[in-house]
Amino acid sequence: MNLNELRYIVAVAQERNFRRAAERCFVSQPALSTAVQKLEEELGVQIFERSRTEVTLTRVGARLVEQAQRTLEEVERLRALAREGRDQLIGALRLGVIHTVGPYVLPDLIPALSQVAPEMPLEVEESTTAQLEINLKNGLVDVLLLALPFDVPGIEALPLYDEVFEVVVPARHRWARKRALPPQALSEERVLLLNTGHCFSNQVAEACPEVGRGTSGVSAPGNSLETIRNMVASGSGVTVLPASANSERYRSALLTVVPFTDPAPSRRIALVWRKSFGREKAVEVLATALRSLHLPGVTILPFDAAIVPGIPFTTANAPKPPASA
Amino acid sequence: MNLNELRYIVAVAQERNFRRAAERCFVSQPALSTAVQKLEEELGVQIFERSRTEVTLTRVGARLVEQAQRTLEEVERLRALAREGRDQLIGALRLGVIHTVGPYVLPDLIPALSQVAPEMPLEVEESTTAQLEINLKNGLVDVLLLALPFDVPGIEALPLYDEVFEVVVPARHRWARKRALPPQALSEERVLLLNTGHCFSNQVAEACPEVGRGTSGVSAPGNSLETIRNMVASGSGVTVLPASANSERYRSALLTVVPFTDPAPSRRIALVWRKSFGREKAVEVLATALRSLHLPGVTILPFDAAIVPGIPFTTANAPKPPASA
DNA sequence: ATGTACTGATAGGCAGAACATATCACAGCG
DNA sequence: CGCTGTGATATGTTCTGCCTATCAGTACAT
Repeated sequence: MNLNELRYIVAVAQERNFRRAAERCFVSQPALSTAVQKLEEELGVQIFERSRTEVTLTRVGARLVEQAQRTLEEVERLRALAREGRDQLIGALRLGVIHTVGPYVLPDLIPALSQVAPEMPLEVEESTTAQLEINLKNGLVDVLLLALPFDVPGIEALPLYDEVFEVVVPARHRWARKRALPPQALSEERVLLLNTGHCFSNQVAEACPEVGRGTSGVSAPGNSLETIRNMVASGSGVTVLPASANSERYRSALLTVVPFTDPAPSRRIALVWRKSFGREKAVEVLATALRSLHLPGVTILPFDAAIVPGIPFTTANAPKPPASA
Repeated sequence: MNLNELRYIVAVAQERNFRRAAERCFVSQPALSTAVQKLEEELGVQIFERSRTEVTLTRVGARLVEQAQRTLEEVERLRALAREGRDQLIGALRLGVIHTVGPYVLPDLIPALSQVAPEMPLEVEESTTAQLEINLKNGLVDVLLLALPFDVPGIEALPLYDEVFEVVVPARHRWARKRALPPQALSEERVLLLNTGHCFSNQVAEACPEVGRGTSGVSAPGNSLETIRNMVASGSGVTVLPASANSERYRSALLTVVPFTDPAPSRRIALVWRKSFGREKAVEVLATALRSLHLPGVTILPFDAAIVPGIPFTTANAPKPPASA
């Protein structure tokens, strides 16, 4: 049995004539005739009574044709479902994001995205890179927004932007009036950082080896940079934050932001998803929305930027987008 | 799209593994892989996410698989309907029968048939041969029980039995004590017959030309031989009836039945149906039931008896059933 | 590190299904 | 009697569906 055979018997039942039915099915009359015979044979039931003058439905035939119609309707419904699902910008997109990016990106991202893809709500999960990797692999989330490197097989990555690090000190701190600080300076102070489960802490420690090796690095509780910012404001030490964390939204009169001396340490933020994840269009729209957020201290990368951050970003070697878009 | 493809995606969705799904579908893994790809291509939608380690449903995929299952269920329901309809002894059989046969056959036929085919009730229509022919052609009835000849294209006929004619006279009639009468004798009497729309009347007239030509033949009102029997009982004349009309059931003290002299005139009763009518089994059961009714004055015919009555039946030339059944 | 086992995708070849064209057998009608 | 219209049949071609063999990549144990 196949769907064409069902279409054929429905057509014959409606037309009560093999030729016209064949025409309506866009096949030759013999093709239709033999197909109907084959179906009757397979079902072991005569569906039509054929006389030279007219074609009639048998009693069973009438019920079979009715059921065939129902079946074909279900097939049509399936087609309709596929048609609806064809638009990749319909349906929630589950985004995993690291703690040190989420709070500074999502408030602007979500309205921007709902503008360009109103039928694709974001479902956000905030966690550490390690946990996000697990959830991406087992399909609990679709796309990750995190800091490179992220070298995992079966994964596609699209670098979005580089973001410099900045020193944050209490407003009355002796460094508050400095124009810039070299990374080494941090060894002189108590530097509050998230625990080592957070990639950002490790990247700071890497950029400022004194903090990593010496005793100046202090692990703060929780998963939020905002906790640390408040601790700094209350005089518990200094810290290093990614530039996007120092937007107007999060600025405080109690704190002062001091940039690093050139070349400032930075991190490369990227979108990452399973190669097998089919909604490229959704990822593309998400990437475009992220690139156009106008975050402070951030340099948008061209589409072909390297996965590895490479030489820390400076204004001197800022990558240019290719001439041909 | 075809039904196998639907079966395949359901299997993959259940097994979450192409190999196992292929095994369950009794096809090779490549066959299943390409079929699923083909369907995804056709629908323009990704149904599964394939990674090396596992297969996951996309959101659309989940809905499509669900709908595919519904569709396959409808197909299964169609198969079930066919299975039910396969038994040709299920469902009413519409039988057309001539007026001069019905009353003498049906009272015994109906219970006999409901014995061997309880799920095949008879729907009986009693009429003249001409009207029955029309109704058989346009499908209002399925099978006819009538007297031969009945030569119509596209029609199958199965002769069942030969039935002699008998003379019926009032009990005190001068013929009542005769052992037998020659057909010619009828010209001496008023012979009551149905009008010429009834084949039986014509057959009597044919067998006894004197009745047909002369004035002895009298057309009685109505379509029932029983009306005529009563008229004979009340002395309006004599008549000729088929032997089955003179069973115990219809016998009367006011009447006497006198056989014709050998060779007695007779008629050949047959079942007749459209060649395209598919329920041969139903016809066969009906024929068998009719053959085993034990009607008086009736000789059962072998299966290969001629359509034309041929030489009037006598005990001398009685046909024998073939050795091999 | 490296070999083994497992995944799904791909390549090439073959058999059968599905189809088209041409023709037949038959009923109905003028 | 010839003409028209019906569904069935015959024959050849095209294409689909499937097979086996193989590849490419990941996971995992050694």
